[in-house]
Amino acid sequence: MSVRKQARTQGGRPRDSRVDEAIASAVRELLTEVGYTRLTMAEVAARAGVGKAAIYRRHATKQEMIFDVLLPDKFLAVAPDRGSLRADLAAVIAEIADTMASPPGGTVPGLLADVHADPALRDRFVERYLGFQRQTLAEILDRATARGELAVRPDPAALNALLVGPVFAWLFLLRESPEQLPTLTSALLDAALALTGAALPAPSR
Amino acid sequence: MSVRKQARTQGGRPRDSRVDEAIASAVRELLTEVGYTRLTMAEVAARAGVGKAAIYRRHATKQEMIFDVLLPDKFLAVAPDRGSLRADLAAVIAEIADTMASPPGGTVPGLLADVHADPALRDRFVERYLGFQRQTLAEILDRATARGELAVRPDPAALNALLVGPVFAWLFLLRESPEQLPTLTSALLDAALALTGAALPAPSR
Amino acid sequence: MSVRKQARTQGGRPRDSRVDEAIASAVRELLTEVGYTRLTMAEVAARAGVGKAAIYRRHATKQEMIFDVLLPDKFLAVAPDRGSLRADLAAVIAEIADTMASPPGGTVPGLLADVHADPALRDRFVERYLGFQRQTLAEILDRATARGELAVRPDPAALNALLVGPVFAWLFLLRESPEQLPTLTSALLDAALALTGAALPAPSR
Amino acid sequence: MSVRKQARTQGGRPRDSRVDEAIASAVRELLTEVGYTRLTMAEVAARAGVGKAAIYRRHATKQEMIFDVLLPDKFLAVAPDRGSLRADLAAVIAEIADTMASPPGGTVPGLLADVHADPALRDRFVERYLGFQRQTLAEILDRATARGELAVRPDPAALNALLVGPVFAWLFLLRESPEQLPTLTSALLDAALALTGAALPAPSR
DNA sequence: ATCTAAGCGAGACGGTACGTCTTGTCTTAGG
DNA sequence: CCTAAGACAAGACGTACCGTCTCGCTTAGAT
Repeated sequence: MSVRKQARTQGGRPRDSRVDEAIASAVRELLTEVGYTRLTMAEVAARAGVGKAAIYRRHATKQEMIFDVLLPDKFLAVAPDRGSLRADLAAVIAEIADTMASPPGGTVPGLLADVHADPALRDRFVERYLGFQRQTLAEILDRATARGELAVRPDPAALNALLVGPVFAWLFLLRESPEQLPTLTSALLDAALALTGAALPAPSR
Repeated sequence: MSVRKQARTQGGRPRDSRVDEAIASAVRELLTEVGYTRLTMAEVAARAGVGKAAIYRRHATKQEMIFDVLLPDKFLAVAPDRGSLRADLAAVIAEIADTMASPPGGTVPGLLADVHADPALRDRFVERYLGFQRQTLAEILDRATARGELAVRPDPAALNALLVGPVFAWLFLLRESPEQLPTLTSALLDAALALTGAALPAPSR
Repeated sequence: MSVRKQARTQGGRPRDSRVDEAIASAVRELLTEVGYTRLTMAEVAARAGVGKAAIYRRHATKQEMIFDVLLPDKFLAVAPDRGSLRADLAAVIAEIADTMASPPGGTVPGLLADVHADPALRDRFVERYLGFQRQTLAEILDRATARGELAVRPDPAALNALLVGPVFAWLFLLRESPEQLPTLTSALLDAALALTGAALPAPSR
Repeated sequence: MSVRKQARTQGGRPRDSRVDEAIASAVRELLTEVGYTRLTMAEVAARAGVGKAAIYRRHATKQEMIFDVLLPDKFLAVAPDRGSLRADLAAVIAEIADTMASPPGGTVPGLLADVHADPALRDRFVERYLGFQRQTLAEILDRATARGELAVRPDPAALNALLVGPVFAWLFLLRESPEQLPTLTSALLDAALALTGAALPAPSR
């Protein structure tokens, strides 16, 4: 998935998948050790035991390299029916929170800044991250509608912002502890459900 | 506020305030024209008709310069009582949204990334942005408590994340239009109030 | 002659002589088109419709490849007795001049620089160029001695330098026109004969 | 003389001449230690204790840098009358021989190859080396004519080639010892004078 | 009316990363 | 074992930018 220029059909020596892995490992190590800004291509190459050309054959720029390495290929690819809108949304929030909290240090903010600076990276981001997220939320809303759980169908983008935004803010604006994310996401879930006009968990109060 | 190193006592030629203005204007122009990443100090100096030394006499780094230029000194400094929790929160959300939507292009994400990379900038950010925000929210919650509007007093950090996060996500993650922010913030207000356990405008109760 | 590593005995597919020709042609074309320095192995391979391995199977380095392609195998190999010292020397000068003037552009200076940088190429150069030249000159001097044409037997190396040097200088230091080489070589012949103490065609004696 | 882009008129920090010297020294050291081909800009900068930008501010390319450092500014600039054609030519040959024999290793061949590859360098070479040489020879021939030493006025270019060529060939084609250059140049002088149709040193024979 | 300390524009400085390029070797699949 | 295609490790190149420093000059307030 992270291949930039696929070999036409055949011919020539094939890409060595161990190189891909070595690059990915080196990137992850260096992000942890020195952070997003101080990571250099020369050091990635040296750490991976690989030439710089091998990296640039796979990734057009340093930013795309980090993006490709960090974004899991299967991000939100499946959204199995968990039986209720609340359970479906809880699963989505959990995966979003996990994806954001996992990368080391200032990686996510750094990447986001680069997404805004580089149109190519933006396209990649829309295609591989936003698209899946949007699609998954749409499916969940469809299912909730079918179940009759929704009084009103909320704007998907607003729901998306409501779910993903507070998690991002908690981690990267307020710099609060990731350990307490579950507390946040639980409150978040209540707020989101309130928005849907769905039955509030009033009985429990 | 943006002065880095104040003249000890006196003596010597005083700072020329037209230089400050020229720098600020040049920064704003260049952020609009080329974006956060491609803005260079040499170009700021040239555009402002100023030497680089004059810039560094005022701002320690490029990041602090942009931060100083963009962040209004009076951000959230006052939070007058608007009579109800809803009105108070609405005012806060509006100011947050305005602060985020105003700077050109990818400035906010770029700045956020640098805040995560540079401890000095982080301190500045906490002191000049987060602190005011936190304090304002605390005041608002105090007033609401005094008014008896709060069934439960929510965690201030969680409330903060809930308010600021979706706005950030709307603008910088989903890259949705700033024109439709009011729609988002209105829904956001409902969600936040739901969290406070305040009376919802829901007919279902 | 240009084969680097001869197939041990036999077995396997034999070398394809059309590959040799294609490489030689591509090298000559590219030397003309882009010059010695900008000629790359990848481009030679592409132009020849050949893999890089096929080139390296025949020539150890880029420099040896060019050397092998350009230096005629039979350079100065024969020096038939032309009847007089003057005629013999004239023939040698002519061949030297031809060898130097034929290759395109800056090939000869480029090759000379590499001869000084690479010991292996230097050996090749001594063996295939200098040696033949030295040996030929020695034969010519022997014959002239036998004919009684020499008042003094000049140092072979000095004579060599006197013959080859001005031609090289004319072409590659002064960058004068190759068309006027005959004028130079004719004067050169007189100067060389003067050195040998042979009878000058001077009416002044 | 080696300045690439002269400061317009005034303003700004002036070039530091110690940087020029440090670069020149580093280049000379490295040419001796590792040779023309293996000299790298990064190592020159490191050795000189200088940033790469400081080098490129003065010299457009690596080749120009070496050329600028090695070619003495005053090369053949003066050709004082030494009383006779023979003495004048002897002085010229000596200076040419010295200029060629001084630089380390394969520097001269390397530089010559680059002169043929790079038009900008070629112009520099013509202007700063060939031009002076040509002009000096013309002056010497003028003086000899005035003295009545010349039976025929030889082609300046041919004379130039005859003088400089054998020295070059001795050193860089035949790779003979520089110690024995005086023997060569003495014979060369005789040959050159023979060419001029001047009175040969016949009396001494 | 000087003196003096600091500001000013301009631009050179050391350092460092980027992304490109080339060389000579190695690895496929196929003849 | 040869072939074409092309990936591989290594490392130099020239560019760009940052934040500091140096030049000659200007501008005030203190003497």
